[in-house]
Amino acid sequence: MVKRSQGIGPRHTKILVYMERYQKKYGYPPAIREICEETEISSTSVVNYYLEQLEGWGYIKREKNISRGITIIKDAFNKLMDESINPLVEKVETLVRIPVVGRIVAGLPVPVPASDLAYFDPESAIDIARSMLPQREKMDDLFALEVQGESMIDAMVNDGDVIIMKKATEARNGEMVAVWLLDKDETTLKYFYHEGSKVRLQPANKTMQPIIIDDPKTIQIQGKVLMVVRRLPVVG
Amino acid sequence: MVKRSQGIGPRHTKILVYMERYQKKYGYPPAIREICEETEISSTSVVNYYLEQLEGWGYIKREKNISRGITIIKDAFNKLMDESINPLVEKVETLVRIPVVGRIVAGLPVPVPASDLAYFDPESAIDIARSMLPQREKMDDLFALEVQGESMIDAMVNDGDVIIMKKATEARNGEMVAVWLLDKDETTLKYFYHEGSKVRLQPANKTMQPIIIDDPKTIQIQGKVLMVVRRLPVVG
DNA sequence: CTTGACATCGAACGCATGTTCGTGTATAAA
DNA sequence: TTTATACACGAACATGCGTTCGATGTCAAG
Repeated sequence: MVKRSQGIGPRHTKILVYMERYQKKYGYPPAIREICEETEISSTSVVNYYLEQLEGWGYIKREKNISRGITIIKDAFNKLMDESINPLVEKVETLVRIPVVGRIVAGLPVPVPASDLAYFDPESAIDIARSMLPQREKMDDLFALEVQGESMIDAMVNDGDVIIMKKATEARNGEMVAVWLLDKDETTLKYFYHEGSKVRLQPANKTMQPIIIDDPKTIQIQGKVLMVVRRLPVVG
Repeated sequence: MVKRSQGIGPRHTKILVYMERYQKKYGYPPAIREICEETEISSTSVVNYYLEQLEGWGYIKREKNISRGITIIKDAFNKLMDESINPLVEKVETLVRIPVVGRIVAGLPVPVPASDLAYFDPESAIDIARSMLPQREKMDDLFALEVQGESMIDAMVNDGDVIIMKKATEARNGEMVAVWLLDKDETTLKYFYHEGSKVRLQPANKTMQPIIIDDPKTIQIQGKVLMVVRRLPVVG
């Protein structure tokens, strides 16, 4: 039911290269409208759209509401350029390395990582193809958790599975979230639905009964679940 | 009758250093109001004032009407910093090197250099102490001419003198300008005065009669004279 | 065919930011 | 003392420029 994104396209690189050149020439970054002209895109919102993606991919950093507030992340930029001249190396940048920051247990709150920080412990990280993730996600907001115990079976999640999450404190209808139930002292994975002033938490397993929350204040959304990865042992 | 400028002061360097740090940190230059905060100047116009001077001195380059359109000229910046840590070297940057672009002759128009271009021919240039020049002059607009012939004696200018000029096509009362008299095919140096719809060109030598121009269209102002330098031979 | 996410557009909105101006003070030269 | 200029302030003003939103087109999965 979804159309998956193309990944980085010619317009992305064109914009990136232009910004790089501009920066080098003038000492400050171009304005969105200047990028428009150069890249022959007629609408500022489209350029903005691409910039958001580029920021999501980690190629640039932007400061909100600041004129020309663009910083080019050299590492990522260089890597991309390398790839473009050497297609053999290909697909390095199409992977996202997501840190596994802990375990998720029914009886404990979700260990959400601090807002920024470079928690880079290459040991505990998993690589996900960019194309597998929704677009425009800033990879800074992503983290992974290993599931401990059988308590999430009603979410179709097994012991040992890894779930990819995005930091969030609220959700929209139909999204799967990790919630902390204050009155039960329990973490659970459920589909989230607003139901008037109440909230319905629906198990993935449709044969099971939903939980109706009368007072939304008694739950805390810890994050949205973007993906669940289960690696099965192979013999041979 | 004038108060001479202090030259580069603590505020100039403070602003310069801040811009340098900011640029390095964020990848783009600060806005005027950010400089205000940092340097504890309460008015944007004051910062603008200093920036204009810094541009005049050649420390930075600015693009009109462009947010954060400041480029730091590294050479000048480094030189300044060197001086500040090594006062012995001192007074290097207090000099302006002005190109001598040609000769001024009564019978020919003034050879005004093209607007920008790096006409750097170190052979024919003269150094002038910054403090000798009016402030806020962009040194790009300055050039020098060597006087040829005795035809400017009524301007108290001798053969061999060098005059420092600023590019201009109009003037204000009391300024000395180099004008081209269309109907006489002649260049001359005179003090300039508006006289209603006419123009009065007054020789520096007050015993001489002024020239009254009925139709201002018959003259072309080639530049303002900022200084006249006469180097006399020394024996010994 | 319908659905929903991607991709694009154009126009409007509003804050960010450079520019201008009137005014005032201090200082050095005349 | 007077004068011309550097230096300084703050308030408007004008525009640069990022952001938002509704509309439309396209394409792949159901």
